[in-house]
Amino acid sequence: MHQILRNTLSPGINLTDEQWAFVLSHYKPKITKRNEILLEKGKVSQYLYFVVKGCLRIFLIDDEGQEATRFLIFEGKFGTAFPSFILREPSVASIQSIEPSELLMISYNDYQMLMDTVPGWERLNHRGLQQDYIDAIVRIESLITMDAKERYDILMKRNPKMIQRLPGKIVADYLGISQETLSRLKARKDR
Amino acid sequence: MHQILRNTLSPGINLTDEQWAFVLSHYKPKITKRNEILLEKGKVSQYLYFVVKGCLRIFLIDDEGQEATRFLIFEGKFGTAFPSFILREPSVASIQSIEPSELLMISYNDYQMLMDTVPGWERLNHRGLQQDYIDAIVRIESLITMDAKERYDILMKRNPKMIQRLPGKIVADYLGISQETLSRLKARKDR
DNA sequence: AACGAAAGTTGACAAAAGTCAATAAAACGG
DNA sequence: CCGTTTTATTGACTTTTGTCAACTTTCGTT
Repeated sequence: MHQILRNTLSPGINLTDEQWAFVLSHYKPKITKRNEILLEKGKVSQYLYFVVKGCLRIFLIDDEGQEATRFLIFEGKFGTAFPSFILREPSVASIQSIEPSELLMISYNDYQMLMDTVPGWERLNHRGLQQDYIDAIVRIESLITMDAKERYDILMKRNPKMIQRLPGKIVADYLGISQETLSRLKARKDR
Repeated sequence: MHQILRNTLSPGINLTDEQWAFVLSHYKPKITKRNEILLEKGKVSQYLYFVVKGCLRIFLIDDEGQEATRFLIFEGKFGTAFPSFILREPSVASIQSIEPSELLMISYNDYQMLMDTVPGWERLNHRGLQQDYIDAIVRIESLITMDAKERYDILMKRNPKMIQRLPGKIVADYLGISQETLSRLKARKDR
């Protein structure tokens, strides 16, 4: 498992085998079951997760039980309830592993420690964050400029595996639409 | 002008006067007129701007002339067409100074150079980016979970100056709604 | 393999928001 | 300060999307 993480990160940083061993030793393996909750809302997010296999979902749930998916994290990506993890505040979002998954998790303290200790580690994380921020900007743009059908078409084009692999209700609340609307979008082939 | 930038950054970094002089020397002042375009879409964003006075708008414009505001940047904040600035690709967004403004601008090369040169500079920028990303996440959440009225109410509560200060059409396309809808939201005082 | 639960589909209707158009108000620039 | 241009408001109507409910299908679990 750690080898996959190393392969994912190594293009962005040059470390000795000793440094790699040190870094990787702080990522603890975790196996999850389908729909297992990793973080309940209201608690402070203590871990950043790397998905080796499976899929995580960062989601919101309101008083009426309505859910909305903030992010979906697939193989080879990192994720957590970011505002909570960084600001050390109770999370408004929960984290769930949608599928049985293999994860590597690092604690907040270790994460920060590596930044201060490992040369290039902060740069690597900074770069990753830049990409995450860019992805968020693109998502904001799709939400303010497109209707449901356009957003669905673009998701289908850019990330078809997400649609194939996940329950429609999750795709729907990731797109910010109802499950019924998504079902109708899929039905109509026209325009 | 540079003093304001120094005061804004100094809580996050400890530099000698010489280091400050070095950093600040790379921020060039720029005075803009109302509605002046700082970046046209299709060009690569070369500068990161710090707003000393006034307001910048990062916006999208489609083939039919429909505009959508990606971000608004007020006094004391940084902004640019971020994906273009970082990825060195043509920007899909344009940048405009909505009001006559006083800016400090730093080039991409100088920005990167400071990261490699000034101790603590990367950490400072990393922190700033974390907050920007968190703001983006909050905005995504408001877009996928709330209707127009709720988004308006929250903006009114958290950032009333934005509504007071800016033309309604810009507030509207920042919220992802039409100008007419915004006008009607303002009218109805109920629920 | 079969049962039960969860997810998906569809229809009917309601609510939200967009569009077009006319008018009123406000703001900019000389 | 005045005229021109932009912006805001309002009405009528359309389109999109949501909600509720019934029914079907799929999928997990034993």
